[in-house]
Amino acid sequence: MANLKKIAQKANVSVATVSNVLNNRGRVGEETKKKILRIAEDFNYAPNRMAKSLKMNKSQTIGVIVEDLSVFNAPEIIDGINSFAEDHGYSILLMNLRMKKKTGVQYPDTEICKQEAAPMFKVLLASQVEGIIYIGIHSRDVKGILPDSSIPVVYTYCDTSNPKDLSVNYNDFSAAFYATDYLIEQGIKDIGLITGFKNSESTMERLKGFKKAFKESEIEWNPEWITNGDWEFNSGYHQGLVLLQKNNKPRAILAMNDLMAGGVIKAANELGINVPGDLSVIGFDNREISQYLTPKLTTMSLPLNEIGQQSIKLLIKKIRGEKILSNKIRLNCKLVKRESV
Amino acid sequence: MANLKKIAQKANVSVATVSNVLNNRGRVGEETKKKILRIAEDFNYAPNRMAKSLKMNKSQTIGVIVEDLSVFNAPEIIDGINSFAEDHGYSILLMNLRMKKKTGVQYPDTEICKQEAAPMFKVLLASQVEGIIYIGIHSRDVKGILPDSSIPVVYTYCDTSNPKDLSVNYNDFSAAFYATDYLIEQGIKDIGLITGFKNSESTMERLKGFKKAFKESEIEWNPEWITNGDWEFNSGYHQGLVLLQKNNKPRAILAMNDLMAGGVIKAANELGINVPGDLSVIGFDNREISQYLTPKLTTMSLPLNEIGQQSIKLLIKKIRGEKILSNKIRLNCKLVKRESV
DNA sequence: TTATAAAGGTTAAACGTTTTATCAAAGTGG
DNA sequence: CCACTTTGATAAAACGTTTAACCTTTATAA
Repeated sequence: MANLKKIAQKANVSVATVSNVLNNRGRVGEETKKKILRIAEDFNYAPNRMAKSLKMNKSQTIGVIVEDLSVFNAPEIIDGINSFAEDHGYSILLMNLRMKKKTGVQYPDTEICKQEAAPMFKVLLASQVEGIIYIGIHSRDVKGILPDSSIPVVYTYCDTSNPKDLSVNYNDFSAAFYATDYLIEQGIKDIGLITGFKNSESTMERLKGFKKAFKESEIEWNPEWITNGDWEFNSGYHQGLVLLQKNNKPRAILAMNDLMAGGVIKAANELGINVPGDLSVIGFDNREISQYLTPKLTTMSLPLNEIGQQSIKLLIKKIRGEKILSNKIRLNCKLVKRESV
Repeated sequence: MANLKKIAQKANVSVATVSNVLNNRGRVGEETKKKILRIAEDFNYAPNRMAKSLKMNKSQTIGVIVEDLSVFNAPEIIDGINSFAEDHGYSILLMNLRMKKKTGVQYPDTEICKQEAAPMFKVLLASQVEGIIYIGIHSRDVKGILPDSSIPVVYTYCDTSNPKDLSVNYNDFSAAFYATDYLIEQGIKDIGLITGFKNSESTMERLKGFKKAFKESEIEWNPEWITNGDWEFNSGYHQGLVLLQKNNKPRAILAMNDLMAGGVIKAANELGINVPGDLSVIGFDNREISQYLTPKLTTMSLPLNEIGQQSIKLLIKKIRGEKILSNKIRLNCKLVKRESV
């Protein structure tokens, strides 16, 4: 590999001059400039980032720790991070915790993530990353999951109860509010709800949003139509069966994710209930499956890519010491209207 | 951040000694060793990778260029790469081409990938990566997509007609062969086929496998039942409709991906044809959707994780100059039997 | 006793950059 | 003709490591 020294020798000039030309600073004559640039081109020179980083004490690298890379939402977030990073000259050092495969547990608690993340954190430190983004794929309180240090951290796609932590996520509350409100706007008041895990932050926030929509419209929600799922297809199916076999059954069901919404549609099909004729269904996530259901699912899409972009934007601000208006960024979801309402 | 110098000062010892202790080489007394280790621990010392790399001329980093990170198969491959890398002390520098978003084209040709990949390649060179994995998510000939250089490259999830290139992919031919053969084994001889793009390598190879299975069983395949799709759900639906409305219709349909298989099932549902009672359906990819169809789809699962692992395994071998038995690794797919056959 | 080896260190150069201080030569104004 | 500025360049230190070469001191062998 070519380096400054070789170019300097070839050009009969000092290393400093070559460095100056290649970073166009300092005062260098036009002649020499041309010559050096040509030689660098010939040698296909690429500056040694290690040396540069060492000297400048800046690695132009940010570390990304993701709890589970192969879960549907993580790649799109990373994509967002990546595109912004690229535009700003940063590279991404990727660490995958692989929680699901490692622990066998689908929703590991904070403590176990903490243990697994520690060594990765150390690697990132050693790599002199200028900042870290932690992507927790199951929204929950990750307060202090990474050890305190002078290096800035942004928590993404998860919550943190420590107000000093920087975090970026979507807004569960408003998403559920708007989904419910949309149904009410269509003149549907008999709305059932299938939640996710009862103790998940997402579930609780969305439940609040759901109820808020009713309050705003000054109508009552029926507690009998609120039922608990576990985020899986089958729970949607079973709860759907339960809800739709009641004497007074809802005219619409809001499921807290697309999988469960799919289950509801399956249940409706089996019971001979027409969607959207007799029953409207709304999902959450805008996951791939939603566009292949029959009817195609109307669903709340999460701003995954934007979450990624905002995360790194926030991180870079922090790195540069710029003023940060709010530690906690919550982005809005968007309803994608398809055929199930 | 702590460094060798600080530790050395604190311990009243030379930098060299600290280095020796921390990498346990050289001759150092037990006393000093303990002391240095304790201080390093106290300081939460992490060796500066930049400096180390610079000196050792080894970055312990490998670059991964992926054509589209947010496509269903890429994350799992990267997951595989990552897990192997971690176990062997390598880190992953991730570059995302984002072909779809950038070019608007879903299946960009080699030339355009080449253009987009060039700057990333340069960044990776500058980062002193020891090797590169190029993940092309649409299997095709990527010969020479990255510029020639002394740094080893493995092409993953794509083909290359240059026999000198290292590549890892799954085996389209045998996958299609076994899927077809499985159907034949079940006593079904009237098998329809919905292909992907006609000019794709995958399509051609799988078509060969399909025909081979018939030859081996010494039965005839019906050319009328072979029809072209475009990998999308709708094409499966439409071709399904066509096939299933013929006077002599097939008893089984093999679709070259799960999306199209989903379309076939939808078509069957509409025509009142029972799956698997009257029609068996097999898909390809074992994508998420396959487990949520009704009936659940029997499909060929791609060894994505293993592809990732084998890629980096091969790359590391190449980096270390070890003997490489075959430049071209083709892994077998596995039939996951569910309810549609 | 003396030569040799082993144990336990240290010194200093090197990796490829950046950057400050310095310098020579040429140009400019009075 | 002198003082001063400008232009174009260089030398050398520094970033945090590794490592070969060297240097003491003490133990061992002859």
